[in-house]
Amino acid sequence: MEKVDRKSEIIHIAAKLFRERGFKAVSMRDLAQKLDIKAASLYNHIQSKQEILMLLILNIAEEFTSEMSILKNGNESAIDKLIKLIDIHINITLRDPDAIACLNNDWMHLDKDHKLRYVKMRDDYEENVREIVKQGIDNGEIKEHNIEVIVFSMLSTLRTFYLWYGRKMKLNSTEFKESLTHVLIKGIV
Amino acid sequence: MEKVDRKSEIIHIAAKLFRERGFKAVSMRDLAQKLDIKAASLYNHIQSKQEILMLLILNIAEEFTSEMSILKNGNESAIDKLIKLIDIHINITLRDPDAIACLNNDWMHLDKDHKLRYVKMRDDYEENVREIVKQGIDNGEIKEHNIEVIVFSMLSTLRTFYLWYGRKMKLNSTEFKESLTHVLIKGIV
DNA sequence: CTCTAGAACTAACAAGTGTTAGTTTCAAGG
DNA sequence: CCTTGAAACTAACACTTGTTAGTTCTAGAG
Repeated sequence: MEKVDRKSEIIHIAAKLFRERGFKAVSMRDLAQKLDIKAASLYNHIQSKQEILMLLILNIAEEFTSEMSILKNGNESAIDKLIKLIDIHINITLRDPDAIACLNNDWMHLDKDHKLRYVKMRDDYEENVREIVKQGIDNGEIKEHNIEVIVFSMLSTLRTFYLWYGRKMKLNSTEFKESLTHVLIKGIV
Repeated sequence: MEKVDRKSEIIHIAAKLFRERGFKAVSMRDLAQKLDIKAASLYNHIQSKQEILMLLILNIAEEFTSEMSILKNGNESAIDKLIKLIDIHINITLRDPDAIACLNNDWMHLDKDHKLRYVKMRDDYEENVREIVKQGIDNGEIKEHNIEVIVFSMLSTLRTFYLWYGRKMKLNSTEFKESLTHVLIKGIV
């Protein structure tokens, strides 16, 4: 059953620790201890501490990028695209909240090249959201507010969802999506 | 003129570095270098690295707490209280964005007692926001959505404002407040 | 039973950490 | 001119960091 290889297990537990304490505050010895092995043994499975961080962040970032490219090329209305955007964020967050936390908080500890790639993806992503909102304003679906404020408000909420779900919210994911969509969208229209 | 003492200067620069790299990734030698002195010299002014973090975070946290206690005892409508809440967050963020970043990202590195105090203040603060929203729903000012979703959406946006202002927003603070208030409040009503 | 290879181990490294002790520098006040 | 005290310095400490080298253990294949 649980035929996950050790590498995935290491990365999974690392994500949990990074989320709790931050990348820099988790040592390889801390991580090893959680797996009941010695730090040196980790290197039979991974190349470096950096590799763990890189895999955690870039995999998720690429998933967002690929979802966005589908969304972008669709021909729904702007509002429907924003609803799908909420859906994407909630689905990924519910599946992998620890990785989302790492992406939010520890991206600056990526090494130079991977940081550049990450920041590029992030900027492009935001630019695409901006385009969707702009399109919605142009064809009258969305009230003419400042675009940046709308993008900021939406993405801030979606990106920090991992901090809130499961705390005081006794909603299942469908109910939650509906409720959040109401709050975020019906406010704009 | 610039009669700021050295301690404030140290804390100010530390906040900037902590914001960029995170508390754990900034060494006392890094901090000293920015001030053109040696690490050991810092200890003529501060007690420890922890003290810097503690002052940065608890001062801001206490400011939020005290503002909230004024807000709470006022007798405006719920919506007016939420508008004031936006105002409080934006004012503090504009005055001290680096400290806000520390509070958001590095509170877990506070030592045990200060962390407890911080988390208590944070929980109380959120509970007070919840009460305001509840009050607004009870007297019909606010549509009956899930309370937690509204609180989450508002606080997520306000707390990460430091990441956005000055990036693509060419609004002055008054214009911005109005715009954000529209987006956050008019969506609820 | 033997061989192999993956995965654990021990020991050690060079570099970096926060912090302390003790010393020097130097401008302001008497 | 002398004293004082603040604020810088050098040197060192004990400890932690990520990582490597070399070794042992062990389960499965032939």
